[in-house]
Formats: sequence, structure tokens, C-alpha cells
Amino acid sequence: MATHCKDYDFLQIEPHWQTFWEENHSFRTTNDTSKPKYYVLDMFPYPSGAGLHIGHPEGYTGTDIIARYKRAKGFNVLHPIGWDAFGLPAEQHAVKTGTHPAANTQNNITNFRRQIKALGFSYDWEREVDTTDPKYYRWTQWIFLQLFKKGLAYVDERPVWWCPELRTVLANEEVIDGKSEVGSFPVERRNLRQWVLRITAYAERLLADLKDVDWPDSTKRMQEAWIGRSEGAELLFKLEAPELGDLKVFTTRPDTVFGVTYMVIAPEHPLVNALTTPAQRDAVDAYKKKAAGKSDLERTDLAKDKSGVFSGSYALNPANGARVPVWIADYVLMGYGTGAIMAVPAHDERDYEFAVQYQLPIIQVIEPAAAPAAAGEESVAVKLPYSGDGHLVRSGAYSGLPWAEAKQKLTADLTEQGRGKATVNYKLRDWLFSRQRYWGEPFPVLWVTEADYQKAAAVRAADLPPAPVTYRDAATNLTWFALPLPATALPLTLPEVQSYLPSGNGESPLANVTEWLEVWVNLATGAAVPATQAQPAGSEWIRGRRETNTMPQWAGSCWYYLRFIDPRNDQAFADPKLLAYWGVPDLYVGGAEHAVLHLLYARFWHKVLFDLGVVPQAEPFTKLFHQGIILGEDGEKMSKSRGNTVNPDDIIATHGTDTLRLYLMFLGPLEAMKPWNPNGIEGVHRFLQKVWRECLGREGEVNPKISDDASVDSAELVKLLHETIKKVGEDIESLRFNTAISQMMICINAIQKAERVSRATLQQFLQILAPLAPHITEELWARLGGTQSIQLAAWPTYDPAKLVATEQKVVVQVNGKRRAELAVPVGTQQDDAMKLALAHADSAPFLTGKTIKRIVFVPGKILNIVVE
RNA sequence: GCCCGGGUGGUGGAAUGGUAGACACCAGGGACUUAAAAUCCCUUGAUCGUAAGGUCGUGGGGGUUCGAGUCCCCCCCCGGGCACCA
Repeated sequence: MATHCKDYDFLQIEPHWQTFWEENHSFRTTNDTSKPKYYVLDMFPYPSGAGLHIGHPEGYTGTDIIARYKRAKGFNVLHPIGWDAFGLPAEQHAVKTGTHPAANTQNNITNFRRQIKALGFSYDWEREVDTTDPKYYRWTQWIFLQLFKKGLAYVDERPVWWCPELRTVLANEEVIDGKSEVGSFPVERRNLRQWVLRITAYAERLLADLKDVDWPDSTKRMQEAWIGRSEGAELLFKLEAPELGDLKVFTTRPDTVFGVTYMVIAPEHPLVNALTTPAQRDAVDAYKKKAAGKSDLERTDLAKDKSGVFSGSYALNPANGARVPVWIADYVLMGYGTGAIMAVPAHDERDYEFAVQYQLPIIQVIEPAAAPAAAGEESVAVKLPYSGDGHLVRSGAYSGLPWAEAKQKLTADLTEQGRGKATVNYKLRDWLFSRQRYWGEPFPVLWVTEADYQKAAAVRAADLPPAPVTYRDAATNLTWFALPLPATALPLTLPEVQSYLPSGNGESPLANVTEWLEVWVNLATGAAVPATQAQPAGSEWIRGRRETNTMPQWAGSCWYYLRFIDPRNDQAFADPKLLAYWGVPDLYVGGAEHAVLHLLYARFWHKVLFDLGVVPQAEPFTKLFHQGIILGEDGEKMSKSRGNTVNPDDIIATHGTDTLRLYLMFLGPLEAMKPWNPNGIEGVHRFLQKVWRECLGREGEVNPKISDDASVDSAELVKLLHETIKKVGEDIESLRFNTAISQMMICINAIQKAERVSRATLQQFLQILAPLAPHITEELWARLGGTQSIQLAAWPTYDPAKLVATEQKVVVQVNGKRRAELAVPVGTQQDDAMKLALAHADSAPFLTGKTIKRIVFVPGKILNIVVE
């Protein structure tokens, strides 16, 4: 089975064993439910044209080590890989070359697959998935239909980046400093019809359930911040002109309501026009125009420079009846809360800044707790704006109350008067789910007339949302109804197109494919024929226009971890029995750049599926780990333009995969950001050479120092071996591969120095090295007489009895400084240790003639003598 | 500005409050060799000293402790995230 090379010829050995694994289906995962399962998942890659980046094998090696280790520990391991293959680069390539993006995508996948296989990862290739495969995206579309049915998908006009020069919509990442990435043309905001997913309906659960997952704290915090829950109250301010009704604001500080000196509404607020008095009309119109012209970027850029305009109207404070002016300013966002605020400049930095700029009054109503509570409500000197702890002043009956108490009381009182209510707001916005692109999953939706929709509703009520999703076409003033395809009609595949160029009117290239776009559709079955043909007979045939938007790249990656459980199922996205057995990944490893979006979107979809009862658990990723970024040799981020990239293929050619894997793991903690250092590679390569030489002699024969007699191992070597087995196991479990490798280096160095070594010791050593360096260990295992693959060998166990030392070191310190080292029998007590220390040549000089004030003794560790 | 993470030899890094620098890389010296490569052995934080040995040393400054890289307070620098969210 093994090769016959004399030296460590990795170029021969590595492909040999990769072929062996492939031919023997060594990593095929069966659904053997008698074993405990372990599901370890990598974030699947986008197969870019550039090929594998050195960052890919870093995380992938980590999970591969875990997968191989868990198999050896008796687990049924699921370790799959696939391709997140929809995406912009393939589409741009298609636009440029005119070739179908699928062709380019398949080429890239072929290259990625070759590179990944050359790294010797133990993936079950029979479970490979590809998000662009209709057999896969059929189920992406199916999940969309479930969201649609639940009323979690709707259509709205939303601003997107539009480039008039390129006549296309651009993604955020294609816009750099207000110019298109391609060609540097100016871009503008344009409102287009978009699909939006109601992720905000899940905001509370997405936040609350973070407590149930084992994730890096920083990632949890990022998601928390992104969801941005804040508790407060909505308060109603009467407008002075009674016909205008109320102005509703959201505030987290109802306790400061007596400090309100003005109001602000966003320039997009629906009341802007009604509130503007004739005298202010011109100023307001000019301001609105200016605000509309600003991009989001400019609006934030100009954050320091606040601007606004007086509307001319006044509102009445519900707490004290005070008359306050209503301003219009773009530091208030329409998208959050009610788009209107009560401004309390004394206790809010932004309001303060604005008040100073426009010379609006500032009334302090909170005083620091430490300040003397003056009876005459004389305020003490405090730097405004003040947002710290304190009690109320100048707040009528509420004066003197601590702010937290006042907040509750004021909210309750205003609620009673019908002027407010406690509410919770989230920063999280609904998820803009459509792209005006070709290379994505088509939406399985047709736009039909209301009459046709009602007709469909009569037979397919179960497929429809509680309220119809509609869209009013501004040009024709017609309202269209979104009719989903029946699940049985999926997948809705992408049609062939003449050109991958966008249509030019903001719609995707699909809008140009009339045959596909305009159809007669059977409302019951979803069957369709082009509208250019005669309407088929039967009342179930209606006229429809297909949705031309496609789904964003996130869609396919939102649920792929479920498909791996049952990737060829054509009846369901996965068999419920298998979902029950495999559940969700036990470990998910990927970059921290996905800390928010991918992980939040996937959690959202998973919860929807959970609510539908099709997955058994509420969270998709119980344990998450981020591998760190590998920087270039120069300590800078790797990039082609800097020329500091590292290609895994090159390292494999010069040093072999096992060396690359080991080196990536030895570089430092997996989660750390660390620079690539080509010199360090030699160290781990030498280590593998050393392992080879300890096993085999010059001619490739079994090293004559190896004995079948276990008693040739010294007690120290036995102890070290067992320590190593223990530490390597523990380190692998906690993904501390760098220290596992260092321990194995210590162990092989000791083996090398020993004159004889038992075969059993070397075999166990090879076993614990096998997850990290699988090829060389297979080879040496076979050469040392292993008849089966080393993967099939159970993980060695360590004997705690062998770890017990008879002697211990005790460091003698005098006044905290190390002075001597004692070798004492285990269990030595303080008195005996003291005697030895007083007699020891190194420590005695520091002790004789001194008064001992205190002795600190930690058995087996330290003896610290405090002297005068 | 706010929230995280980090700062240890020439380099990557190691260290449950208990010998700082494990394990490697680099460098220097030696053995083997006709020579080289490979391999093996030794040295390798700084500093003073011929030496034994001493002193200093984990970004800076304070503190807690018998004892601090580790815990607490303040500050500096680097990386990441968020950024008018009321």
C-alpha cells in the first residue's frame, strides 16, 4: 500500500495517499445513527478566478484536523464542502467576454476543487453542493416561497446606486468614493422596486438567542450592536395648529421631557409640507433639495456640521404645555424610530451642537447625583451636554426624582393621559433582498392583475401571504400582484440571454428575455408558455410577467449547511430524519468578516424554518470560530497589487501539503492575525523529516533502533509520550494547534535522543500527528506494519498513572526573587523544603543571618521566604 | 467619538497569580565531509563581570500581592467593528 521511496519524497507520497483515500471512499459519510455525530463545517468558498488564497487552507486545515481527530475518537463525522458560486465577478466576466457565467463558474470550481484536493482535506466529496445548480437553488427558491407565504417578503421602492454612464445598478462594493469601481463614473441614488425581507420581525429573537450560542464575544457584540435594541417611549406632541394633529417622537429619555426646547423632523418626514409656514416655504424647499441631493455618505461625512431649517410651526410639550419650534434637519433619520425627535440640548450631544449653532435655548433638567440638591432648584455648575446619572430639576412635580425612576413614572403618566407609550426600537432594518442582476436565483414570482390574483387565491390560498404583495407601477398607474409559483413548479431556472449587459432601465438582463418574461401561466401548476403564443385553453391560464430581479449572493449561503445533510434529496431540502440526526454544525469555522451579515441572515432563515417545524433547533451555528487573517511577509494585508500573496500550490510543490498544513497551524493561534514568514516553513519541514528518519533508515527500511519490546522505552520517554498524547488531544479539542505541534516537537526530539524506541511508542506518535499531517503518517504507519489506514485506528489513550512524577521541582525565592531550585519527592512539606532551602548553596547566602518574617509554600511549585 | 481585540528577545510565538521567553526561525561556534548540502552538538533577552555571579527586563506610569506578562486604575500605540439610531 505504501510507496517505496527511501527519502521523504512528499511529491510521491502525498498524491499516492490522496488517490488511496479517493479510491477507498475513506471519507464518505454514512448515516450510521448508532454512532454519535459530529458535524464540522467550513464557510464554503466563492470560487473566484484567482484561485485559492492562503487564508482558505488556514481555516480548512483547522477543521480537517478536528474532523480526523473526531473520527479517531469514534464519531460519525460530517465534513462537507461546496461552492457559493453566484456572485458579481462571474457576472462581470460574462459581461466582458460574452460567455455564460455558468461556464466561467464551472472552470473556477474545477480549479478550486483541484487545489483543495491537493491539500488532502477529508471532505466527503459525494456531498459537494453548488449554489448555482438548479437542483440546489430549487430549494433556495422553496425557502423564499415559505418566507413569502408567511408575509415576510414584500416589495418596496428603495434607493440603489445607479450609474448613468454604465446604465446599470451597482452593488455597494462596486461604488468607491461616489464613483463606479469600473470606469470611475459618477453614481447616483435612484429608487427602484426591490424585494425586502422582514428580518426586523425576528429582531428580538435574533438578539435574545445569542445567549444560547458559543461564539466569540466580539462577534456576539457586533450582532447585538447591529440589531441595536433600545428601550424608550413614543410621546405625542400636539401641534399648535390643531388640524395637523400630533407629532409622534421616539425617545430613550422621557425623563428629560421638561428640557425640550425644540423639535426636529427628518427632511423626508410626511408632515414637512404641512408644517411649513408660507414665510419659511422657500427656505424649507431649498433645504429639502439639498438634503435629497446628499448621498448617505455625504450625510454622515457632514456629521460634524449640522444643518437644518425652521419650519415655522410649533408643538406643545405634553408634560408642561411649553410651546417649542419644529425644525427640519437631516441629523434626524426617517428610517429610525418615528423620524422625529424631541430635542433636549442640555442632555444630548447632537441636540446640544444643533442648539448652539442655531442659538436655541438650553434647559438643564438633570443634575449629577453628587451635586448638592439645592432646594431653590439652583443648578450647580456642570458641563453640558450632560448625559450621566442624576436626579431631575426644573421638572415640576418630578423634580428631585432619580432619572431612572422619573423615566418610568413619566412614561406611565403620559401613557395614562394618552400622550405616550413605552416602546422598543431597533437599528436593524429590513433586508434588501433583490439585485438587478442576471447571475442569481430568479424569484419564483409572477406579477399578475388583481383579478387574476383573486382567481389564483381561490385555488391556492395556502401558498399566499396574509395580505397580497403588490406594486404600483408609477408609469402606468397599474397595481400588480405578486403570485408565487407553486413549489412543484420549482426550480425556476435562468433563461439563456443574448447579452449579460443590464437592460438599461434599471432592470436586470432578464427583462430583455421576452420569451421568458412575458408568459401565459397556469395558475394551479405554474406551467408557462411564452405570451407571444396563443393563450392555452382553460380558465386556469392567466397572463403574467416574471420578476426580473434575482436574489443576492447571501441567499444560497443562508441554508447550505442544511443541504449537506442530504444533498441529493429531490423531495425535500433534506430528509427530516436526517435533519434530526445531524442537526446543525457542532463547529463552524470561517472569517470574522462574516460576523454580521452572513451569520445574521442565516440565523434569520433558520428561525423561519424552525417556526415552520422543518428544522428541529432554533439556532444554526452552536459553536463558531474565526480563523485570523494571514498577512503578507511585509505585515501588510495580502493583495495582488502589493505582490505579497502566497499561492498554496507553490508551497505544496516545494515543501508538500503536510508541511504547509503544519506550518499554517504552527504560525500562531488560529484566531490571531499573523504575518506569513517563509523561513518558518523550514522548521516544520525539518520536524517531518525527523519523524521520517526516526521511523525509517537510510534505505527506507524500518529504523533499526525500533524494538518490538515495549520495555526499551525509558520511564521519562513513556511519561513524555503520555503527556504528549494528553496535551495534543486537549489542544486539538480547543483548536490550539500551535502548542500541540510544539509538544510533538518536544516528543520527537526526545525519541531522537533515545538509543532505542518501541514500535508502539512511534505508532502512537504517528497517530496523534495524523490529523495534522495525514499523508506522511499514513506512509510511515504502513511502513511500520500498519495493515489498515491510520485513520481507522482509534485515538490513543493516555494513562494518568504514567503522568505522575515521583520528583518535583520547587523554586526557592527570597523576597520574591528566584534563588535556588530544589528537587524534592512528591508530597514534600514546608518544613522539609525549608531545611533544604536553608542548606542549599544557592539560597543559603540570602538566608543566613536574616530574620524570616514569612514563608509562602505552594507544594510542588514555590517556596517564597520573606526576610528582613 | 463609542465598543471590542492586541502590544512579550533580531523574528513567529509560549506561559491555571508561582523559574518570563517553551517550541521554532534567524545568527554565531563546533563535529562529520576532500569540499559542500543534509544531519548532529553548543551558544543565543539586555547589561556589568576574567569568572562565580549580580542587576535590569513582557508599550509607559501608578496600585493590589509574599509573588504580576497575568488582577485593578490612568495614559500611549496598533488592528477590527460601529458611527448623527434620538
